[in-house]
Amino acid sequence: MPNAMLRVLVVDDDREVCHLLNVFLTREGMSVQVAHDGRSGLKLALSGQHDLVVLDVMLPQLTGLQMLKELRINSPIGVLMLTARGEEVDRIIALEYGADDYLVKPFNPRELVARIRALERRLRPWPDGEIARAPERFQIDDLILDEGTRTCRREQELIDLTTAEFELLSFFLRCSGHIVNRKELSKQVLGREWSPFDRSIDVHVSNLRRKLGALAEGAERIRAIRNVGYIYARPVTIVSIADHM
Amino acid sequence: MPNAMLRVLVVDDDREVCHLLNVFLTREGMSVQVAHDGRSGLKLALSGQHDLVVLDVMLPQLTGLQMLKELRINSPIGVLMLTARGEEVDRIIALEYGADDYLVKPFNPRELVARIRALERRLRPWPDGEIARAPERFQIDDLILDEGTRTCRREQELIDLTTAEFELLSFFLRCSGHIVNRKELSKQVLGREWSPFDRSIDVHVSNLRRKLGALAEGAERIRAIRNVGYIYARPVTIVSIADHM
DNA sequence: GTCGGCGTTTAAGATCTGTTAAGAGCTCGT
DNA sequence: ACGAGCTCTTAACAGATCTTAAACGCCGAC
Repeated sequence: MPNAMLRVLVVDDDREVCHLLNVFLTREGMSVQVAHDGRSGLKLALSGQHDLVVLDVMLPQLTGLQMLKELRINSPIGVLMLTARGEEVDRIIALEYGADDYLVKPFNPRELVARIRALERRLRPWPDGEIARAPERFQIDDLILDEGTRTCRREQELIDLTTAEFELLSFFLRCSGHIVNRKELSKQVLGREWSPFDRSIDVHVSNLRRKLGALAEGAERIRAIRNVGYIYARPVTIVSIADHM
Repeated sequence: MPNAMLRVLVVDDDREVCHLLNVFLTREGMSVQVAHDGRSGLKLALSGQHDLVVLDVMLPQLTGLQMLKELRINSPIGVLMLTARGEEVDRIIALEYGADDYLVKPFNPRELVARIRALERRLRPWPDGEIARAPERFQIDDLILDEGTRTCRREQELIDLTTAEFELLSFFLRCSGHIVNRKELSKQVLGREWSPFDRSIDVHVSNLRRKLGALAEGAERIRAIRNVGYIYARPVTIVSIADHM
C-alpha cells in the first residue's frame, strides 16, 4: 500500500456513475469519496481531505460550475469537470473558472484515470507557492530524462546526476534548440539572480558534459554561446523522410 | 506587428476546417500554415518553422497518430490532437504517444485558442508573451546551416564555427540576396552598436570565408559592398517549404 | 600612374569559457 | 548535535575566441 494515496472526491448525481467510478478508481489505488449534490459536494471539497475533485456540471442544489466558482475562491484543490456532450460552452466556462481539466461524458474510465494521474502530477504542491509544471519526459537523441521519476538514462543506462545537474539538463531539454542565457539559467536552475562573476553554471555544464558524453561526430550536446549562455543542440532531424515510410 | 508571433501548423484533410482555423487563428495574431495530409504535414512539422501543431487524427497518407509518433522521435514541438467524438481510444493513444493536449471534434474555436495559449505557456519556459522564434534550417549551394542543432555542413562535412561565425553566417543566410550593412550586422551578430572603427565584423567575415571556402566557380560566397557592408551571394531556399504551397 | 580610401589578412593582446581542485556548505543518518 | 559523504561554489590556470592594431593590397579617382 502506497503511503500517499490519491484522495479523490467524486461529485455526480448519477449514483450509477458514482458507483462505477468508485470501483474503478479504488482498483487504481485511489481513495474515493462521493457526493450526489453540489451543496454537500462543496462542503466536502472544502474540508481539505481531498487532493482532487471529479465534478459533474449538472448537479442538484448547486451546479458544478457554481460549485467550481465557490471552490476557487479559497481552495487549491484540483478540479476535473465532467461535461455533457455538445455543451462546449460549459467547458469554456469551466476552464475560465479555473477547472484544471475536463472530460466529456460518456467517457472511457481508462482515460479518466490517465487524466487524474496527469493532474495529480501537475498539481503536486510546490515549496514556494509557484505553480508546479507538469513533469515531463524528454527523449532526445539517446537520452531519456523523466521529471516524474527524476531519472536520466542514456541508452537504458542510468546516469547519476546531482540536483543541479538534473535541473540544468531538464531546463536545457525543455529549451533544446534555443539559446538560453546565464541569467535565466541561474534563476531557473540555481534559484538565484546571476551575478557577473558567477561561474557555477559553467562548472555544472562541464560536469554534465562529462557525465553525458559527446554526440556522434564528436559534437558536444551543450554548446557555449559566447557572452550569452548555452544551447542544447537539438537532435539532427531527418531531412528526407520520404525514404523510410 | 510583433516580431514574435506564435507559428501554428494545422494538419487536417478537411479544407473547410483548415480555412476556418486559418482565419480564426490569424485573427488571434498567430501565423498559420496548413497541410492536408500526414506526409507533407510531417515534413513541414520537422522543418522547425513552427511552435505548435494542430493535428487531426484522421489523415490520408499517414494518420495523425503515426505522424505524432514520428514527430516525437526527435522534435520538441507542441502537439494538439483533434479527435473524433467517441474515439476515446485515439485520445488515450495520442496522450501515450506524447501529445500535449487534445480537443474533440467538433470544437468551439474559442476553446482551441484557449488551449493553444495554455499549451504555449506550458511548453515555453520563458516569460509570458514572449515567443522565441523556432530555429530554422537554411540550405544553399553545398551548405546546410541548422540553428536548432547548431551545426553547419558543407557536403555533409561538419564545419566547426565559433559563436560569432555561426551567428554571422546565420544572419547572412537569413538575408541572402540582400545587402546588409555593418550597423545591422554588429547589432544582430555581436549584440552591440557599431562604432566607426570597429573592424570585428570584417575579421569574422575573413575567418568565415576561409572556413567555408569559395564556391565552385571560384566566386566568394560573401561579397563586400564598398562603404556599406556585405551580401551573401545567392538566394536561400528554406528546406521543405516549397513542395506543397 | 599615383594616391587615398577601404577591405583583407595577420598577429598580438584582451576577454571569455573549460576544466580541475580545494574547501565551504549542506543533508542525512546516527 | 555531530560527523561522513556528497554537492556546490570559488579560485586558478589553460585554452578558445574576440577585439584591436597594423601591414598589405585592391580599386577607383584624379
